[in-house]
Amino acid sequence: MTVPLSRPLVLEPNSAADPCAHCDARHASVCNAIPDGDMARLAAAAVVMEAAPGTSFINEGDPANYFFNVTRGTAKLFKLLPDGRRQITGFVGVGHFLGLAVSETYAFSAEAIDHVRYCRFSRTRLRALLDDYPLMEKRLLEVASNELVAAQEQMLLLGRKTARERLASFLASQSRLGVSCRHPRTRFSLPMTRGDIADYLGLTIETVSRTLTKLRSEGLIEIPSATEVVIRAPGALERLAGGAA
Amino acid sequence: MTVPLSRPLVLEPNSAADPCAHCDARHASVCNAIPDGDMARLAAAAVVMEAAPGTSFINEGDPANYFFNVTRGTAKLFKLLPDGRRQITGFVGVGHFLGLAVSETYAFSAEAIDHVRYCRFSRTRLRALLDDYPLMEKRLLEVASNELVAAQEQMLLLGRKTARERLASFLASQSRLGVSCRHPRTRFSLPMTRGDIADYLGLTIETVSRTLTKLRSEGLIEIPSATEVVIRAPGALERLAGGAA
DNA sequence: TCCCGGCGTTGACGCAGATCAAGGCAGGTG
DNA sequence: CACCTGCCTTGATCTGCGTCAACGCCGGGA
Repeated sequence: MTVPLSRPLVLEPNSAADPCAHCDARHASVCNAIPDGDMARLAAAAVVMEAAPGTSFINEGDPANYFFNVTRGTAKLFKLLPDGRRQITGFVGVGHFLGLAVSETYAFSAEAIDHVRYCRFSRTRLRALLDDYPLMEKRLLEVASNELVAAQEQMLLLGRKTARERLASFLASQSRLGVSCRHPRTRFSLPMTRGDIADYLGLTIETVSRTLTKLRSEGLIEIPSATEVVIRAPGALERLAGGAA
Repeated sequence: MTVPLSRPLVLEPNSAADPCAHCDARHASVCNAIPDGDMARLAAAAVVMEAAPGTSFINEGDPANYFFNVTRGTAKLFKLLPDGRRQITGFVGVGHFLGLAVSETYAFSAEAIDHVRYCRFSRTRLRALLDDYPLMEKRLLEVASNELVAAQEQMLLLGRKTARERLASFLASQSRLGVSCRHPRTRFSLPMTRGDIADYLGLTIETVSRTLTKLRSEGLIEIPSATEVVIRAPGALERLAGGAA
């Protein structure tokens, strides 16, 4: 769920001065499909909102009245089974769109991991916006297509990879986050907890912890702190991860 | 990956006489976004093709030059790991679109299960088509959004459900196929093998077989033949399946 | 300062589902 | 007809990961 296009699309008006969370470039905040002069119209349709860490701002099953664009921070998307088992379907960062689905209700919940800022559009206004800016619709189709590819990759991971391979895939993909700006990083921090990682990879907390420890003891990675990772053997990790991941 | 919209969108020209594979209604073959008079143009961009059972017509990694619309039969989409482990990411039937991704190469393979007919568009022509018919682009966005929702549901299944729950979810969703026309069916046939089901649900053939046998011995289903299923206790099955599935 | 609660790590043990193995059945072929 | 091959089923055994449990660390609050 985290294949960014060439450049994060941030719909929030007047945020041109904010540095991108994933790299230190300063992206234009203007949707490249919307002429600068029309930003006022966009601003009228959007409400900038914030969510504190641990707060959810989309609840599975609620009426899907809004459409979101994350402009800062990281959130987790997840689905729950009646007995509480949780599957995190993705971590979404700056530029990500949420709530595309045609359905009447949201198919997943979204919860802020760190401090999240997002831009909220009413769906009816979004519809009008899309009618006026077909380029934006085209862009959304690209985004959705990319997410679909990422989702299939994740299915391969969940259905067929071992715990070891899952962690390797996860670390490899985290190291590639925000790569529109840079090469894969060898050192990065994980904003999410071990529990989140477990629920994302279809494992338990204990298995995640154990497997990370094992990868460390084998010299593939270093773990300076619980939220920090250094990739010591990118090639080996990539090979372990299997396909693209 | 199999949430059909209200009505399968079949782009194949001149196929109005073919009954839908999922129900006995005869759908118009004309994309509802394209005026009837323009069908000639559509026909010029499309090539109708066939794939015999077991034949693959998309190969992961190949240059993504075409875009497909399935007009008859059922195909399986899958990804492979280097050592041959396979994850089927979806079964696609009449009306499904394939190859949306923006990437240069296909992210998955597609293989015909029964006799498949599909309509092939060159991507460059598709792009021109979409420019002329924004309604069609809108429709594709809806389709992609729906598939995304289905993909998230499948991640929940692969990451968090037991074998029993996976089979129940699978049977429940199969019973809902083509439901645009009818209520969930209590009896239907499975065009795919046990191996395909296993690779779709992230299990082994043996577990699929055993679990189906168990569900049968418990009176939840009947299995008149290997390719035929009767749901005897839809409510219980749905409950077992967990969420929406 | 101490206490406390959340998070992470590690160990011992158990189990769901994988693996290995054998045999049945149906359809295709000579 | 006999034979073969692919698919399915069933049984016995194995194992990767889940479960249960204990403990260490760290940050916040009084």
